[in-house]
Amino acid sequence: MTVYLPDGKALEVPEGATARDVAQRIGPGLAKAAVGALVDGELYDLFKPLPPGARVRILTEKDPEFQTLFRHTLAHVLAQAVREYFREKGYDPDSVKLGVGPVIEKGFYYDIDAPEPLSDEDLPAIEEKMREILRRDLPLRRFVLPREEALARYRGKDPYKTELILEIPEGEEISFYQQGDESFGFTDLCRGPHVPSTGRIPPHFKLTHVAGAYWRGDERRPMLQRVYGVAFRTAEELKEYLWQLEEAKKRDHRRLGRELELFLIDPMVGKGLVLWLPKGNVVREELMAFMREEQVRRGYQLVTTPHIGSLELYKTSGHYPYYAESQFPPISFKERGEEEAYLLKPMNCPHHIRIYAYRKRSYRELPLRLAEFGTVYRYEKAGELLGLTRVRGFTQDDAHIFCTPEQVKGEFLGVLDLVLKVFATLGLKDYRARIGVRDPKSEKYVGDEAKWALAERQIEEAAAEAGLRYTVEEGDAAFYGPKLDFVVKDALGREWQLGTIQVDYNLPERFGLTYVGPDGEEHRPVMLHRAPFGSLERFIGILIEHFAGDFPLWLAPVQAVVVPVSEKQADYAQEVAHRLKEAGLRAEADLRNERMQAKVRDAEVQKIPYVLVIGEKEKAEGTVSVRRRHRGNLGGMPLPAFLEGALKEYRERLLESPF
RNA sequence: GCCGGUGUAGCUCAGCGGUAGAGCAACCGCCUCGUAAGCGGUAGGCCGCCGGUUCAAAUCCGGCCACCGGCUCCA
Repeated sequence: MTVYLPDGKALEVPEGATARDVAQRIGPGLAKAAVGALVDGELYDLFKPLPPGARVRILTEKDPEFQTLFRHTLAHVLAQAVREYFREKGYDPDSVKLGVGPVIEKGFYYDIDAPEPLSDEDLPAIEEKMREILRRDLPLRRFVLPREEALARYRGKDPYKTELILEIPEGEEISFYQQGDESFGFTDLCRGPHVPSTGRIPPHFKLTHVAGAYWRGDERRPMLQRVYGVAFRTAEELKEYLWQLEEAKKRDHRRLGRELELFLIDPMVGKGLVLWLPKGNVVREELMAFMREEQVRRGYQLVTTPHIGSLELYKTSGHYPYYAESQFPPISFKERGEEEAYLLKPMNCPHHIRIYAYRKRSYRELPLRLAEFGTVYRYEKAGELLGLTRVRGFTQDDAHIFCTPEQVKGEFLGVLDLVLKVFATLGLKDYRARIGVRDPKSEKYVGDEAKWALAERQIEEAAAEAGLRYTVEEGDAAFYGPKLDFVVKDALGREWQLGTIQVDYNLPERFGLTYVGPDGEEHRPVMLHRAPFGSLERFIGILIEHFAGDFPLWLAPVQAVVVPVSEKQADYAQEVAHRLKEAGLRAEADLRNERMQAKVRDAEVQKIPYVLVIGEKEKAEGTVSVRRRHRGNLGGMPLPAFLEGALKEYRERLLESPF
């Protein structure tokens, strides 16, 4: 058969030839350096037979793909090491059963059913075993078995591997990778690809932690021990990663929330319930004011609705009992002999729908946009709660747009524009858009096929028109309609959904909403749910990490601190602070009995944007010496000049100082 | 909810069978100071909670609670 090299050159090789054979034909030097190959753009190792006519590019340790190869092999090395670890503890190696061991973003993991639980304390010993396996330089080989033989290998020994084999589609190869021999090595069901031998793996890896993980992510199935590791090509990269991890921890909003006194989650109040401290509340209020302005400008009408609603309301909407699992249980008065029951509201939409429905609507009123900062309550599982990003009570910058089917796309575009404005104002660039469509295999969706298809198409068109980079993910739709979510990562790399836009053909149906069209007939409106921030709590959590606590002036809880050089300027410092406050800035004078250096430092640590230093010179001249956070002394200027610049920065919500 | 880990002063942490410690913060005093920590002093603890083992428990064991890392789910 013929294969083609990157330069277009054709190479004649025997049937079943591998990338190793091709490398050898090109030259012995390359054959030695080769670790894998890109075959028609797909990552191959040196073992897997090439398809005829393949375009082959040999990879060496210099290629970035090398990382994927050795991370994968490291997962196998980890499994082998764990097995040897338990054998030395006197267990039968077969008592260590294996789930899956894939490559992940910075490394790898392996899911292991171990005879006794692993803890972080076991990791150094396992890691040492792994290094030993690298030093043994065990060569890998790949082989294929017929289904029956493959099953026979694991029958009665490893239910996980057996299950995996049974799920490999008929006609697909069932391949194994073996490192070392059967007695002094390790063999695993695996589709590959892998490095040629364990000695080729750079020793720059580290086992990071153990965590429980349900087999196949299903909580009804057994829990395995997942051992996570990170791995890089060079010691520098590993060091850099570990350093970044430390830095990321400093950005953690839970830590900054405490250090900057932004919010509190008090177990006595209840887990997952946020207490906003005065400083954090400033951020909240500023964000709400910003959103209110933008919404009013865009034709939204503001409404206010209660925190609870009758159970009947949610039965009509279908939220109850559909989402009963994640709701606080109904508030009932049965013991008082009253039948009525209420639900802490898990969503605002039913309330808004009743506002729409309270009188007859004309097509001339549409699109009708009802907005509210609505606080909702959801009973998230205890283990799910996390700082501000996963809570049990949170405020959505919610709105519901009622429109005609023809208006859907235009409204969708309008919301996209608003979301992008929010992101641009805050300098959030690292986000992705995710369009959630139905999982064709699932039955959980309401509404008819044709409407779903229409909505899904409209969303994609609008996203494309807005120039968004997006991915389409099956099964990510809400039960009542498809949606577009904006997703960002927190400091530790976990992904969170922020803004969301969802099309809903279901609720208007359930509540029997109508409008009178130009034809005088009644028609059914379409509804859009949308929340640009998503939840204020989560959004602020992400913002804290995004800015590492260095909020732009308009969000900073304290915008300026006036620091007198000595007590002699205390009166002038107070006067300056007073004038800043008069002008609408959040400013204070720091009159503590401390040296000014200490006050400057405290202001930096508190991430206050401006420090105005006042000495004899400034007092005499009516000026202030301006110091910008992280930048240092900007020099003196007349107080009005500072006020003008700072107010511009504040009112225009600038990200950078104009000075 | 499940698996693993961790709970000591407001914060960060040491102590790990024998009378509870440090730094920072707080408070008081001295210093009156020019852009990231001046000096001295004082006060502060049901060592998460409940039970057990022991002559003796912050320390060992068990249960509970909270938090952390994951898994799962997510309107």
